[in-house]
Amino acid sequence: MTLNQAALCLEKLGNATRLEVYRLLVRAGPQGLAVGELQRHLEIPASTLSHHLSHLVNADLVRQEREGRVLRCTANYALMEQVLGFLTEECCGGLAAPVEGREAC
Amino acid sequence: MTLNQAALCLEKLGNATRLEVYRLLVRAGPQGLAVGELQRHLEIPASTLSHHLSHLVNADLVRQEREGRVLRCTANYALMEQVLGFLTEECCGGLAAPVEGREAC
DNA sequence: CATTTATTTCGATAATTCTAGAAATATCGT
DNA sequence: ACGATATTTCTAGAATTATCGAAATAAATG
Repeated sequence: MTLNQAALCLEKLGNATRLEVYRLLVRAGPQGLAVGELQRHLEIPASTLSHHLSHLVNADLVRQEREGRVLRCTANYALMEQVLGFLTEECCGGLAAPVEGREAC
Repeated sequence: MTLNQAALCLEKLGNATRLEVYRLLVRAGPQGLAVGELQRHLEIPASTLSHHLSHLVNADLVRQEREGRVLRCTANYALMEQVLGFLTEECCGGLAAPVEGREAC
């Protein structure tokens, strides 16, 4: 995971609506939620939701699979873990040798 | 840490320049770096850097302290930890009871 | 095949963000 | 006070993003 890849994911998650979408999907577990179910939770127009979803799907934070008329969305935990790993390393272990005087966190 | 607070931090970190700034500050440890040192590392105009720094300071991800002519910037690890905590909880333990069938991560 | 349901694409507008030069401000040393 | 250094503020243009209604597409069902 490069800095630019991490920044991309953070940018996508750095919007309250999209973070809420992502959270709903994580909470829904591996079966995820249909777009329409997301819409009912969020109460935003379908086109707006679709726009935000396309961002998340584009960044691969969310996966979509069609099941007949509904599109099932699931959170890509693995990518989130990579992002968390990047941030944690940058915050705690990103250097070959620890910086003098820096606290662990 | 609310969803909106987390989204704000993620939004600020979701820009390659700002994430790079933050990383440099983390790597620099508790003594941080002066704005000018950051500028030399990044090779961007001072006004652009100042603009990005103001975002980070506003979100409290970075703290600044004047030392004579130089402004020393330090990363606010504690806030980052809160953000990481929010994301981890949303991803792993955000529910009172675990979702049936969801893998831990 | 027409209808209904689910979702996206299009198009337009409003709002925000990014970038950077120029000018202003702050601090220090002389 | 003056000159040098460090940094911000102002300003403006370009680019990107957000929002949402309307129309289009896809799939199921009568």
